[in-house]
Amino acid sequence: MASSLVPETRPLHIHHLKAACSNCSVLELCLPIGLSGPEVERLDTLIVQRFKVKKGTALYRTGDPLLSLYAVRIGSFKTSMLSVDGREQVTGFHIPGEMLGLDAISGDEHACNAFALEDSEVCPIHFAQLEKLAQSLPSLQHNLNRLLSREIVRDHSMLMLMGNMNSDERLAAFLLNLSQRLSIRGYSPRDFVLKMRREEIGSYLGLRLETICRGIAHLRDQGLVEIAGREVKILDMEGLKQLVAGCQRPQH
Amino acid sequence: MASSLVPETRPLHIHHLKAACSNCSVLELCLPIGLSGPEVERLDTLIVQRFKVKKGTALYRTGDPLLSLYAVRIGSFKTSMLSVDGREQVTGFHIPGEMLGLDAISGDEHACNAFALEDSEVCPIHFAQLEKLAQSLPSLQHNLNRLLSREIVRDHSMLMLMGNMNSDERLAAFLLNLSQRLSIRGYSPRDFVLKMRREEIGSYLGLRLETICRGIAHLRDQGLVEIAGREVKILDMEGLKQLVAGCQRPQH
DNA sequence: CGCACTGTTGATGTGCATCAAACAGCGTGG
DNA sequence: CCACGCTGTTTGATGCACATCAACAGTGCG
Repeated sequence: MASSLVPETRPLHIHHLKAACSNCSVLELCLPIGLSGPEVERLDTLIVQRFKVKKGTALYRTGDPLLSLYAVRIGSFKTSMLSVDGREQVTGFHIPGEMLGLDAISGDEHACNAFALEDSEVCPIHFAQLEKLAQSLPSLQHNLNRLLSREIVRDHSMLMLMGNMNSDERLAAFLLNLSQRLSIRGYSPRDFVLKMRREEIGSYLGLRLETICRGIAHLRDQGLVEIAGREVKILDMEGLKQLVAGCQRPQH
Repeated sequence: MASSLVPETRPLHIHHLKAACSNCSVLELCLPIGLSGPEVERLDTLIVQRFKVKKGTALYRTGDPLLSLYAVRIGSFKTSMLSVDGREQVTGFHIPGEMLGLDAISGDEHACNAFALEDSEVCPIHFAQLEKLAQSLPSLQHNLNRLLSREIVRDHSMLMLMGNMNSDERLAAFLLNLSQRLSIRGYSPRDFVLKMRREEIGSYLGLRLETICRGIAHLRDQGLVEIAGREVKILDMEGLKQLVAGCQRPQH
Protein backbone atom coordinates (compact mmCIF):
# COMPACT_ATOMS: atom_id res chain seq x y z
CA MET A 1 0.00 0.00 0.00
CA ALA A 2 2.91 2.25 0.94
CA SER A 3 4.42 4.86 -1.28
CA SER A 4 3.79 2.55 -4.21
CA LEU A 5 0.24 3.81 -4.01
CA VAL A 6 1.25 7.14 -5.49
CA PRO A 7 1.06 6.72 -9.23
CA GLU A 8 4.55 7.06 -10.60
CA THR A 9 3.25 9.00 -13.55
CA ARG A 10 2.31 11.79 -11.17
CA PRO A 11 5.28 12.40 -8.92
CA LEU A 12 4.66 14.28 -5.72
CA HIS A 13 6.26 17.69 -5.53
CA ILE A 14 5.49 19.06 -2.12
CA HIS A 15 5.95 22.67 -3.15
CA HIS A 16 3.35 22.23 -5.85
CA LEU A 17 0.70 20.83 -3.55
CA LYS A 18 -2.43 22.84 -3.67
CA ALA A 19 -5.44 21.91 -1.65
CA ALA A 20 -7.59 21.28 -4.68
CA CYS A 21 -9.81 18.43 -5.77
CA SER A 22 -9.33 19.41 -9.36
CA ASN A 23 -5.71 18.32 -9.35
CA CYS A 24 -6.07 15.42 -6.91
CA SER A 25 -4.96 11.98 -8.03
CA VAL A 26 -7.91 10.33 -6.36
CA LEU A 27 -10.41 12.69 -7.92
CA GLU A 28 -12.64 10.06 -9.44
CA LEU A 29 -12.85 8.00 -6.23
CA CYS A 30 -13.82 10.66 -3.77
CA LEU A 31 -16.66 13.09 -3.21
CA PRO A 32 -16.51 14.82 -6.62
CA ILE A 33 -17.63 11.74 -8.61
CA GLY A 34 -19.69 12.91 -11.53
CA LEU A 35 -19.40 16.60 -10.75
CA SER A 36 -18.69 18.98 -13.59
CA GLY A 37 -15.49 21.03 -13.76
CA PRO A 38 -17.00 24.22 -12.33
CA GLU A 39 -18.73 22.19 -9.61
CA VAL A 40 -15.46 20.58 -8.55
CA GLU A 41 -13.93 24.02 -8.35
CA ARG A 42 -16.61 25.10 -5.93
CA LEU A 43 -15.94 21.99 -3.83
CA ASP A 44 -12.27 22.98 -3.88
CA THR A 45 -13.06 26.11 -1.94
CA LEU A 46 -14.00 23.99 1.09
CA ILE A 47 -10.59 22.41 1.39
CA VAL A 48 -8.53 24.90 3.27
CA GLN A 49 -5.30 23.04 3.64
CA ARG A 50 -4.42 19.48 2.79
CA PHE A 51 -2.15 18.08 5.51
CA LYS A 52 0.05 15.20 6.59
CA VAL A 53 -0.44 12.72 9.41
CA LYS A 54 2.61 10.89 10.73
CA LYS A 55 2.56 7.12 11.13
CA GLY A 56 1.01 6.07 14.42
CA THR A 57 -0.56 9.44 15.22
CA ALA A 58 -4.28 10.17 15.46
CA LEU A 59 -6.12 12.12 12.78
CA TYR A 60 -8.96 12.47 15.28
CA ARG A 61 -10.12 10.75 18.45
CA THR A 62 -13.44 9.69 19.92
CA GLY A 63 -15.25 12.72 21.22
CA ASP A 64 -13.42 15.28 19.08
CA PRO A 65 -15.93 17.75 17.65
CA LEU A 66 -16.79 17.23 14.00
CA LEU A 67 -15.11 19.95 12.02
CA SER A 68 -14.22 18.15 8.83
CA LEU A 69 -14.61 14.91 7.02
CA TYR A 70 -11.31 13.64 5.64
CA ALA A 71 -10.55 12.10 2.29
CA VAL A 72 -7.44 9.93 2.38
CA ARG A 73 -5.08 11.17 -0.30
CA ILE A 74 -1.92 9.22 0.41
CA GLY A 75 -1.22 6.44 2.89
CA SER A 76 -3.66 4.48 5.01
CA PHE A 77 -5.60 4.62 8.26
CA LYS A 78 -7.35 2.38 10.71
CA THR A 79 -10.47 3.44 12.59
CA SER A 80 -11.15 1.88 15.96
CA MET A 81 -13.29 2.09 19.07
CA LEU A 82 -12.04 1.55 22.60
CA SER A 83 -14.17 -0.17 25.23
CA VAL A 84 -14.27 0.97 28.85
CA ASP A 85 -12.01 -1.87 29.90
CA GLY A 86 -9.50 -1.05 27.20
CA ARG A 87 -10.19 -3.52 24.40
CA GLU A 88 -9.78 -2.15 20.90
CA GLN A 89 -12.19 -2.93 18.11
CA VAL A 90 -10.92 -2.00 14.67
CA THR A 91 -13.91 -0.91 12.57
CA GLY A 92 -12.17 -0.28 9.29
CA PHE A 93 -9.06 0.26 7.19
CA HIS A 94 -8.96 3.15 4.76
CA ILE A 95 -6.85 3.63 1.67
CA PRO A 96 -6.58 6.59 -0.72
CA GLY A 97 -9.85 7.79 -2.20
CA GLU A 98 -11.83 6.68 0.84
CA MET A 99 -13.59 8.99 3.30
CA LEU A 100 -13.06 9.20 7.05
CA GLY A 101 -15.31 10.65 9.73
CA LEU A 102 -18.76 9.75 8.42
CA ASP A 103 -19.82 8.39 11.80
CA ALA A 104 -19.34 11.83 13.38
CA ILE A 105 -22.26 13.42 11.55
CA SER A 106 -24.92 11.88 13.77
CA GLY A 107 -23.63 13.35 17.01
CA ASP A 108 -21.45 16.25 15.86
CA GLU A 109 -18.46 14.47 17.37
CA HIS A 110 -16.26 11.64 16.23
CA ALA A 111 -17.43 8.23 17.39
CA CYS A 112 -14.14 6.45 16.79
CA ASN A 113 -10.39 7.01 16.58
CA ALA A 114 -8.51 7.29 13.31
CA PHE A 115 -4.81 6.44 13.28
CA ALA A 116 -2.37 6.64 10.40
CA LEU A 117 -0.84 3.24 9.61
CA GLU A 118 1.96 4.97 7.71
CA ASP A 119 2.95 8.53 6.90
CA SER A 120 -0.17 9.78 5.18
CA GLU A 121 -1.94 12.78 3.79
CA VAL A 122 -5.60 13.82 3.95
CA CYS A 123 -7.93 16.43 2.47
CA PRO A 124 -10.05 17.95 5.22
CA ILE A 125 -13.53 18.88 4.02
CA HIS A 126 -15.22 21.37 6.29
CA PHE A 127 -18.51 19.69 7.05
CA ALA A 128 -20.78 22.65 7.76
CA GLN A 129 -19.65 24.27 4.54
CA LEU A 130 -20.04 20.98 2.68
CA GLU A 131 -23.67 20.73 3.77
CA LYS A 132 -24.19 24.31 2.69
CA LEU A 133 -22.59 23.80 -0.69
CA ALA A 134 -24.53 20.57 -1.18
CA GLN A 135 -27.74 22.60 -1.09
CA SER A 136 -26.87 24.23 -4.35
CA LEU A 137 -25.13 21.20 -5.90
CA PRO A 138 -27.65 18.34 -5.96
CA SER A 139 -25.17 15.87 -7.35
CA LEU A 140 -22.77 16.63 -4.50
CA GLN A 141 -25.55 15.96 -2.02
CA HIS A 142 -26.39 12.75 -3.80
CA ASN A 143 -22.75 11.69 -3.66
CA LEU A 144 -22.67 12.31 0.08
CA ASN A 145 -25.85 10.30 0.59
CA ARG A 146 -24.40 7.44 -1.42
CA LEU A 147 -21.12 7.58 0.46
CA LEU A 148 -22.95 7.28 3.77
CA SER A 149 -25.15 4.50 2.47
CA ARG A 150 -22.19 2.59 1.06
CA GLU A 151 -20.61 2.60 4.50
CA ILE A 152 -23.80 1.06 5.89
CA VAL A 153 -23.75 -1.67 3.26
CA ARG A 154 -20.09 -2.33 4.00
CA ASP A 155 -20.81 -2.63 7.72
CA HIS A 156 -23.65 -5.06 7.08
CA SER A 157 -21.28 -7.24 5.07
CA MET A 158 -18.91 -7.18 8.04
CA LEU A 159 -21.73 -8.25 10.34
CA MET A 160 -22.42 -11.14 7.98
CA LEU A 161 -18.75 -12.06 8.08
CA MET A 162 -18.67 -11.93 11.88
CA GLY A 163 -21.86 -13.93 12.18
CA ASN A 164 -21.38 -16.65 9.62
CA MET A 165 -17.77 -17.16 8.57
CA ASN A 166 -15.03 -19.23 10.14
CA SER A 167 -11.54 -17.86 10.62
CA ASP A 168 -10.07 -18.91 7.28
CA GLU A 169 -13.05 -17.57 5.37
CA ARG A 170 -12.80 -14.25 7.18
CA LEU A 171 -9.15 -13.91 6.32
CA ALA A 172 -9.79 -14.79 2.68
CA ALA A 173 -12.64 -12.27 2.53
CA PHE A 174 -10.39 -9.62 4.06
CA LEU A 175 -7.61 -10.21 1.52
CA LEU A 176 -10.04 -10.24 -1.41
CA ASN A 177 -11.71 -7.04 -0.26
CA LEU A 178 -8.39 -5.26 0.09
CA SER A 179 -7.26 -6.61 -3.26
CA GLN A 180 -10.39 -5.29 -4.97
CA ARG A 181 -10.10 -1.85 -3.42
CA LEU A 182 -6.45 -1.59 -4.43
CA SER A 183 -7.39 -2.73 -7.90
CA ILE A 184 -9.90 0.11 -8.25
CA ARG A 185 -7.08 2.48 -7.43
CA GLY A 186 -5.08 1.07 -10.32
CA TYR A 187 -2.67 -1.10 -8.39
CA SER A 188 -1.98 -4.78 -8.64
CA PRO A 189 -4.70 -6.84 -7.02
CA ARG A 190 -2.19 -9.68 -6.67
CA ASP A 191 0.79 -8.06 -4.96
CA PHE A 192 0.46 -5.65 -2.10
CA VAL A 193 1.68 -4.81 1.36
CA LEU A 194 -0.32 -5.01 4.55
CA LYS A 195 0.25 -1.80 6.47
CA MET A 196 -1.41 -3.09 9.65
CA ARG A 197 -0.24 -5.60 12.25
CA ARG A 198 -1.67 -9.10 12.64
CA GLU A 199 -3.33 -7.98 15.84
CA GLU A 200 -5.20 -5.22 14.01
CA ILE A 201 -6.38 -7.60 11.30
CA GLY A 202 -7.53 -9.91 14.08
CA SER A 203 -9.46 -7.19 15.86
CA TYR A 204 -11.11 -6.18 12.59
CA LEU A 205 -12.16 -9.77 11.87
CA GLY A 206 -13.13 -10.66 15.43
CA LEU A 207 -10.19 -13.04 15.89
CA ARG A 208 -6.92 -13.22 17.84
CA LEU A 209 -3.63 -12.46 16.18
CA GLU A 210 -2.47 -16.09 16.52
CA THR A 211 -5.53 -17.19 14.60
CA ILE A 212 -4.62 -14.79 11.80
CA CYS A 213 -1.14 -16.33 11.63
CA ARG A 214 -2.60 -19.83 11.43
CA GLY A 215 -5.11 -18.72 8.82
CA ILE A 216 -2.27 -17.38 6.71
CA ALA A 217 -0.50 -20.72 7.08
CA HIS A 218 -3.65 -22.56 5.97
CA LEU A 219 -4.11 -20.39 2.88
CA ARG A 220 -0.43 -20.87 2.08
CA ASP A 221 -0.71 -24.67 2.51
CA GLN A 222 -3.59 -24.65 0.00
CA GLY A 223 -1.42 -22.77 -2.46
CA LEU A 224 -3.79 -19.82 -2.54
CA VAL A 225 -1.40 -17.11 -1.34
CA GLU A 226 2.19 -16.42 -0.51
CA ILE A 227 2.54 -14.18 2.51
CA ALA A 228 5.91 -13.26 3.97
CA GLY A 229 5.65 -10.80 6.80
CA ARG A 230 3.49 -8.06 5.36
CA GLU A 231 4.16 -8.78 1.69
CA VAL A 232 1.15 -10.46 0.08
CA LYS A 233 1.11 -12.30 -3.21
CA ILE A 234 -2.18 -13.82 -4.29
CA LEU A 235 -1.50 -16.97 -6.31
CA ASP A 236 -5.01 -18.29 -6.88
CA MET A 237 -7.60 -15.52 -6.93
CA GLU A 238 -10.37 -17.90 -8.03
CA GLY A 239 -9.56 -20.35 -5.26
CA LEU A 240 -9.79 -17.57 -2.69
CA LYS A 241 -13.12 -16.46 -4.12
CA GLN A 242 -14.50 -19.98 -3.98
CA LEU A 243 -13.52 -20.19 -0.34
CA VAL A 244 -15.86 -17.32 0.52
CA ALA A 245 -18.40 -17.74 -2.27
CA GLY A 246 -20.95 -19.66 -0.27
CA CYS A 247 -21.01 -17.41 2.76
CA GLN A 248 -21.44 -14.09 1.00
CA ARG A 249 -24.36 -12.18 -0.38
CA PRO A 250 -25.25 -13.14 -3.95
CA GLN A 251 -23.56 -10.75 -6.40
CA HIS A 252 -26.56 -8.59 -7.33
CA MET B 1 -43.48 -4.43 21.25
CA ALA B 2 -46.81 -5.77 19.92
CA SER B 3 -50.00 -3.80 19.87
CA SER B 4 -48.93 -2.29 23.16
CA LEU B 5 -46.73 -0.06 21.07
CA VAL B 6 -49.70 1.89 19.83
CA PRO B 7 -50.43 4.52 22.44
CA GLU B 8 -53.78 3.78 23.96
CA THR B 9 -54.55 7.47 24.11
CA ARG B 10 -54.47 7.54 20.35
CA PRO B 11 -56.65 4.71 19.11
CA LEU B 12 -56.26 3.70 15.51
CA HIS B 13 -59.22 4.49 13.29
CA ILE B 14 -58.37 3.16 9.90
CA HIS B 15 -60.78 5.41 8.05
CA HIS B 16 -59.12 8.48 9.53
CA LEU B 17 -55.62 7.53 8.41
CA LYS B 18 -54.10 10.19 6.27
CA ALA B 19 -50.66 9.89 4.86
CA ALA B 20 -49.31 12.83 6.79
CA CYS B 21 -46.31 13.39 9.01
CA SER B 22 -48.08 16.23 10.72
CA ASN B 23 -50.55 13.91 12.40
CA CYS B 24 -48.21 10.96 12.86
CA SER B 25 -47.70 9.59 16.35
CA VAL B 26 -43.99 9.07 15.74
CA LEU B 27 -43.50 12.59 14.41
CA GLU B 28 -40.76 13.56 16.79
CA LEU B 29 -38.75 10.38 16.19
CA CYS B 30 -38.62 10.32 12.43
CA LEU B 31 -37.33 12.43 9.59
CA PRO B 32 -39.15 15.65 10.55
CA ILE B 33 -37.18 16.20 13.79
CA GLY B 34 -36.79 19.91 14.29
CA LEU B 35 -38.67 20.94 11.17
CA SER B 36 -41.16 23.76 11.41
CA GLY B 37 -44.86 23.27 10.82
CA PRO B 38 -44.85 24.46 7.21
CA GLU B 39 -41.73 22.39 6.52
CA VAL B 40 -43.38 19.23 7.83
CA GLU B 41 -46.32 19.93 5.58
CA ARG B 42 -44.03 20.01 2.56
CA LEU B 43 -42.53 16.68 3.65
CA ASP B 44 -46.07 15.36 3.87
CA THR B 45 -46.52 15.80 0.16
CA LEU B 46 -43.92 13.06 -0.46
CA ILE B 47 -45.92 10.42 1.33
CA VAL B 48 -48.41 9.19 -1.17
CA GLN B 49 -50.09 6.45 0.76
CA ARG B 50 -49.24 4.94 4.10
CA PHE B 51 -49.75 1.17 3.96
CA LYS B 52 -49.88 -2.07 5.92
CA VAL B 53 -47.53 -5.05 5.82
CA LYS B 54 -48.83 -8.37 7.08
CA LYS B 55 -46.81 -10.41 9.56
CA GLY B 56 -44.18 -12.54 7.83
CA THR B 57 -44.35 -10.75 4.48
CA ALA B 58 -41.59 -8.73 2.88
CA LEU B 59 -41.68 -4.94 2.71
CA TYR B 60 -38.87 -5.22 0.17
CA ARG B 61 -36.25 -7.73 -0.88
CA THR B 62 -32.60 -7.67 -1.86
CA GLY B 63 -32.30 -6.27 -5.36
CA ASP B 64 -35.60 -4.43 -5.42
CA PRO B 65 -35.11 -0.98 -6.92
CA LEU B 66 -35.03 1.87 -4.42
CA LEU B 67 -38.27 3.74 -4.75
CA SER B 68 -38.92 4.80 -1.19
CA LEU B 69 -37.44 4.79 2.24
CA TYR B 70 -39.88 3.55 4.85
CA ALA B 71 -40.60 4.90 8.31
CA VAL B 72 -42.08 2.28 10.60
CA ARG B 73 -45.33 3.64 12.00
CA ILE B 74 -46.81 0.64 13.73
CA GLY B 75 -45.39 -2.82 14.36
CA SER B 76 -41.86 -4.07 13.85
CA PHE B 77 -39.51 -5.42 11.21
CA LYS B 78 -36.32 -7.39 10.85
CA THR B 79 -33.80 -6.70 8.11
CA SER B 80 -31.63 -9.56 6.92
CA MET B 81 -29.18 -10.67 4.28
CA LEU B 82 -29.10 -14.11 2.73
CA SER B 83 -25.83 -15.78 1.77
CA VAL B 84 -25.42 -17.85 -1.40
CA ASP B 85 -25.63 -21.08 0.59
CA GLY B 86 -28.78 -19.97 2.33
CA ARG B 87 -27.64 -18.74 5.74
CA GLU B 88 -29.54 -15.73 7.07
CA GLN B 89 -27.84 -12.86 8.82
CA VAL B 90 -30.22 -10.55 10.64
CA THR B 91 -28.78 -7.03 10.45
CA GLY B 92 -31.36 -5.19 12.51
CA PHE B 93 -34.72 -4.96 14.21
CA HIS B 94 -36.84 -1.87 13.66
CA ILE B 95 -39.62 -0.44 15.81
CA PRO B 96 -41.90 2.55 15.22
CA GLY B 97 -40.15 5.82 14.48
CA GLU B 98 -37.19 4.05 12.87
CA MET B 99 -36.26 4.21 9.20
CA LEU B 100 -35.87 1.32 6.78
CA GLY B 101 -34.06 1.16 3.46
CA LEU B 102 -31.08 3.42 4.08
CA ASP B 103 -28.67 0.83 2.66
CA ALA B 104 -30.39 1.06 -0.72
CA ILE B 105 -29.21 4.59 -1.45
CA SER B 106 -25.69 3.58 -2.41
CA GLY B 107 -26.68 1.26 -5.23
CA ASP B 108 -30.23 2.36 -6.07
CA GLU B 109 -31.44 -1.05 -4.99
CA HIS B 110 -32.15 -2.64 -1.63
CA ALA B 111 -29.18 -4.50 -0.17
CA CYS B 112 -31.19 -6.53 2.33
CA ASN B 113 -34.64 -7.98 2.97
CA ALA B 114 -37.16 -6.40 5.32
CA PHE B 115 -39.82 -8.63 6.88
CA ALA B 116 -42.66 -7.64 9.16
CA LEU B 117 -42.44 -9.41 12.52
CA GLU B 118 -46.09 -8.62 13.16
CA ASP B 119 -48.88 -6.85 11.32
CA SER B 120 -47.32 -3.45 10.71
CA GLU B 121 -47.70 -0.15 8.97
CA VAL B 122 -45.14 2.05 7.22
CA CYS B 123 -44.87 5.49 5.68
CA PRO B 124 -43.18 5.25 2.30
CA ILE B 125 -41.05 8.30 1.52
CA HIS B 126 -40.32 8.63 -2.16
CA PHE B 127 -36.57 8.94 -2.25
CA ALA B 128 -35.98 10.94 -5.42
CA GLN B 129 -38.52 13.48 -4.26
CA LEU B 130 -37.02 13.48 -0.78
CA GLU B 131 -33.61 14.38 -2.19
CA LYS B 132 -35.22 17.12 -4.25
CA LEU B 133 -37.12 18.55 -1.32
CA ALA B 134 -34.02 18.36 0.86
CA GLN B 135 -32.35 20.83 -1.47
CA SER B 136 -34.69 23.56 -0.38
CA LEU B 137 -35.02 22.39 3.24
CA PRO B 138 -31.51 22.36 4.76
CA SER B 139 -32.70 20.98 8.07
CA LEU B 140 -34.36 18.07 6.30
CA GLN B 141 -31.11 17.33 4.52
CA HIS B 142 -29.26 17.54 7.79
CA ASN B 143 -31.71 15.11 9.38
CA LEU B 144 -31.17 12.63 6.57
CA ASN B 145 -27.40 12.92 6.94
CA ARG B 146 -27.69 12.32 10.66
CA LEU B 147 -30.02 9.39 10.16
CA LEU B 148 -27.52 7.74 7.82
CA SER B 149 -24.63 8.47 10.14
CA ARG B 150 -26.49 7.13 13.16
CA GLU B 151 -26.97 3.85 11.35
CA ILE B 152 -23.21 3.69 10.81
CA VAL B 153 -22.54 4.31 14.50
CA ARG B 154 -25.07 1.65 15.42
CA ASP B 155 -23.40 -0.85 13.08
CA HIS B 156 -20.00 -0.10 14.57
CA SER B 157 -21.39 -0.83 18.02
CA MET B 158 -22.66 -4.15 16.68
CA LEU B 159 -19.21 -4.93 15.31
CA MET B 160 -17.77 -4.21 18.74
CA LEU B 161 -20.35 -6.54 20.27
CA MET B 162 -19.54 -9.29 17.77
CA GLY B 163 -15.81 -8.86 18.25
CA ASN B 164 -15.51 -8.50 21.99
CA MET B 165 -18.51 -9.77 23.94
CA ASN B 166 -19.37 -13.27 25.14
CA SER B 167 -22.83 -14.71 24.69
CA ASP B 168 -24.36 -13.48 27.95
CA GLU B 169 -23.01 -9.98 27.45
CA ARG B 170 -24.41 -9.88 23.92
CA LEU B 171 -27.83 -10.90 25.11
CA ALA B 172 -27.78 -8.33 27.91
CA ALA B 173 -26.68 -5.63 25.47
CA PHE B 174 -29.49 -6.62 23.11
CA LEU B 175 -32.14 -6.42 25.83
CA LEU B 176 -30.82 -3.09 27.12
CA ASN B 177 -30.74 -1.61 23.64
CA LEU B 178 -34.30 -2.68 22.93
CA SER B 179 -35.40 -1.43 26.33
CA GLN B 180 -33.88 2.00 25.68
CA ARG B 181 -35.43 2.34 22.25
CA LEU B 182 -38.86 1.37 23.60
CA SER B 183 -38.38 3.83 26.41
CA ILE B 184 -37.78 6.66 23.94
CA ARG B 185 -41.11 5.79 22.37
CA GLY B 186 -42.81 6.22 25.70
CA TYR B 187 -43.25 2.61 26.69
CA SER B 188 -42.05 0.75 29.71
CA PRO B 189 -38.36 -0.06 29.51
CA ARG B 190 -38.95 -2.90 32.00
CA ASP B 191 -41.81 -4.87 30.46
CA PHE B 192 -42.02 -5.66 26.81
CA VAL B 193 -42.60 -8.41 24.29
CA LEU B 194 -40.03 -9.84 21.89
CA LYS B 195 -41.63 -10.03 18.47
CA MET B 196 -38.82 -12.13 16.99
CA ARG B 197 -37.89 -15.77 17.45
CA ARG B 198 -34.85 -16.98 19.41
CA GLU B 199 -33.25 -17.97 16.14
CA GLU B 200 -33.53 -14.40 14.84
CA ILE B 201 -32.03 -12.96 18.01
CA GLY B 202 -29.25 -15.51 17.65
CA SER B 203 -28.55 -14.57 14.05
CA TYR B 204 -28.49 -10.89 14.98
CA LEU B 205 -26.01 -11.53 17.82
CA GLY B 206 -23.88 -14.05 15.96
CA LEU B 207 -25.01 -16.98 18.13
CA ARG B 208 -27.15 -20.12 17.84
CA LEU B 209 -30.68 -20.20 19.14
CA GLU B 210 -29.78 -22.68 21.86
CA THR B 211 -27.15 -20.28 23.14
CA ILE B 212 -29.81 -17.58 23.38
CA CYS B 213 -31.97 -19.89 25.50
CA ARG B 214 -29.08 -20.66 27.80
CA GLY B 215 -28.17 -17.00 28.04
CA ILE B 216 -31.73 -16.23 29.09
CA ALA B 217 -31.47 -18.93 31.74
CA HIS B 218 -28.20 -17.41 33.02
CA LEU B 219 -29.67 -13.91 33.26
CA ARG B 220 -32.69 -15.37 35.03
CA ASP B 221 -30.48 -17.34 37.48
CA GLN B 222 -28.72 -14.09 38.36
CA GLY B 223 -32.05 -12.46 39.09
CA LEU B 224 -31.57 -9.85 36.38
CA VAL B 225 -34.60 -10.63 34.23
CA GLU B 226 -37.72 -12.72 34.09
CA ILE B 227 -38.37 -14.04 30.60
CA ALA B 228 -41.26 -16.35 29.84
CA GLY B 229 -41.57 -17.15 26.18
CA ARG B 230 -41.48 -13.74 24.56
CA GLU B 231 -42.59 -11.73 27.59
CA VAL B 232 -39.66 -9.84 29.09
CA LYS B 233 -39.54 -8.28 32.54
CA ILE B 234 -36.31 -6.57 33.50
CA LEU B 235 -35.83 -6.91 37.27
CA ASP B 236 -32.39 -5.36 37.73
CA MET B 237 -31.60 -2.75 35.10
CA GLU B 238 -28.39 -1.69 36.86
CA GLY B 239 -27.17 -5.27 37.09
CA LEU B 240 -27.73 -5.72 33.37
CA LYS B 241 -25.86 -2.51 32.66
CA GLN B 242 -22.92 -3.57 34.81
CA LEU B 243 -22.73 -6.81 32.87
CA VAL B 244 -22.02 -4.93 29.65
CA ALA B 245 -20.38 -1.82 31.10
CA GLY B 246 -16.81 -2.93 30.58
CA CYS B 247 -17.14 -4.04 27.00
CA GLN B 248 -18.87 -0.99 25.59
CA ARG B 249 -17.72 2.35 24.34
CA PRO B 250 -17.38 4.96 27.09
CA GLN B 251 -20.55 7.07 27.31
CA HIS B 252 -19.42 10.14 25.39
C1' DC C 1 -57.78 -32.43 18.24
C1' DG C 2 -53.62 -32.90 15.92
C1' DC C 3 -49.73 -31.26 13.76
C1' DA C 4 -46.17 -27.94 12.85
C1' DC C 5 -43.55 -24.58 14.83
C1' DT C 6 -40.97 -22.66 18.70
C1' DG C 7 -38.56 -22.99 22.88
C1' DT C 8 -35.93 -25.54 26.58
C1' DT C 9 -32.47 -28.48 28.36
C1' DG C 10 -28.84 -32.10 28.26
C1' DA C 11 -24.67 -34.58 26.15
C1' DT C 12 -20.92 -34.26 23.26
C1' DG C 13 -17.68 -32.21 19.89
C1' DT C 14 -14.76 -28.62 17.94
C1' DG C 15 -12.84 -24.18 16.50
C1' DC C 16 -10.76 -20.68 18.33
C1' DA C 17 -8.71 -18.45 22.59
C1' DT C 18 -5.25 -18.68 25.74
C1' DC C 19 -0.77 -19.61 27.40
C1' DA C 20 3.89 -20.28 26.26
C1' DA C 21 8.26 -20.24 23.90
C1' DA C 22 11.22 -19.18 20.26
C1' DC C 23 12.54 -16.39 16.38
C1' DA C 24 13.13 -12.40 13.09
C1' DG C 25 13.76 -7.62 12.19
C1' DC C 26 15.31 -3.22 13.61
C1' DG C 27 17.00 0.63 15.92
C1' DT C 28 20.13 2.07 19.83
C1' DG C 29 24.12 2.51 22.19
C1' DG C 30 28.41 0.58 24.03
C1' DC D 1 31.12 -3.72 14.72
C1' DC D 2 28.14 -6.59 17.65
C1' DA D 3 25.21 -6.82 21.90
C1' DC D 4 20.93 -5.67 23.45
C1' DG D 5 16.13 -4.76 24.00
C1' DC D 6 11.82 -4.07 21.87
C1' DT D 7 8.14 -5.11 18.74
C1' DG D 8 5.96 -8.16 15.80
C1' DT D 9 5.40 -12.87 14.00
C1' DT D 10 5.18 -17.84 14.11
C1' DT D 11 4.18 -22.30 15.96
C1' DG D 12 2.91 -25.69 19.58
C1' DA D 13 0.10 -27.40 23.74
C1' DT D 14 -3.97 -27.04 26.25
C1' DG D 15 -8.61 -25.38 27.70
C1' DC D 16 -13.04 -23.56 27.19
C1' DA D 17 -17.14 -21.28 25.18
C1' DC D 18 -20.16 -22.09 22.06
C1' DA D 19 -21.90 -25.20 18.17
C1' DT D 20 -23.97 -29.31 17.23
C1' DC D 21 -26.93 -33.14 17.91
C1' DA D 22 -30.78 -34.90 20.24
C1' DA D 23 -34.93 -35.43 22.95
C1' DC D 24 -38.82 -33.37 24.75
C1' DA D 25 -42.18 -29.70 26.26
C1' DG D 26 -45.08 -25.86 25.24
C1' DT D 27 -47.88 -23.10 22.00
C1' DG D 28 -50.99 -21.94 18.55
C1' DC D 29 -53.26 -22.47 14.30
C1' DG D 30 -56.11 -24.99 10.79
